[in-house]
Amino acid sequence: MPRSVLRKPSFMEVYKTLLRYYGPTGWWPGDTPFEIAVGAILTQNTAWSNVERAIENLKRSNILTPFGILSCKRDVLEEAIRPSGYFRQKAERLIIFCRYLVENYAGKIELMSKKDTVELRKELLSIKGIGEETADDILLYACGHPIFVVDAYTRRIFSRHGLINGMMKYGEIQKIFHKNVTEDVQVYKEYHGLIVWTGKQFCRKRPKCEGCPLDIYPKNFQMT
DNA sequence: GGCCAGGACACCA
DNA sequence: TGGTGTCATGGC
Repeated sequence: MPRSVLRKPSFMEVYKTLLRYYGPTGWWPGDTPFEIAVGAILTQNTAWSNVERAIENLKRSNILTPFGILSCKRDVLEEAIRPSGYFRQKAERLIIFCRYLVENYAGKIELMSKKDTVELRKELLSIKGIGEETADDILLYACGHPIFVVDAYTRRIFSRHGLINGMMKYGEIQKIFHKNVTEDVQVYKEYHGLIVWTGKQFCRKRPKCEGCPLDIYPKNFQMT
């Protein structure tokens, strides 16, 4: 473990420190781009462990495809995703997303991915139930577009170290990352994965930061 | 038994 | 434009 430094680190230094500590996370898990998109919707305000159960249920019921979700009965879908919480809302959101995918891209995320990044993001945000974070999860991890995902952990971790203001809007924070992190899909994926792992381990709402690999950097306690 | 988790949206001032 | 209530399950 390197000795602590007294100045603020750069965004790439933080990335390298986390990568050294955890190694590659390989985030986001999923056998197909569609599974990743479904996970992005199901994980809204929900622990990933609960999402895993829901995805397993969808696989077991053989409905983890756009057509599977659209053709199964509503209560079958709701029952399958129940473990991920907000199951009525999320069933609705999955159906709306699948309908969009089928009507516009023959149910193929690969076709959707070909669209221009800015255009596609605007399109995703127009879908009910898909906000900025979910849209960016889909863009980066399912479609392979260079978009940095900002989540609650990103706010907590980077405001704690004074690199951003936690009160900033989503787009403002994202712009800072785009300006300061190498524009590379693999780097964006890995960086966000590392943030999630750090957040889960050290940065819950009641922070137990002891042992966090970022402890070597100064903290802005007012922002935590 | 209470708190919290990788959000998004409707409604209101 | 910003603040607040709502949606729900599972782990600790």
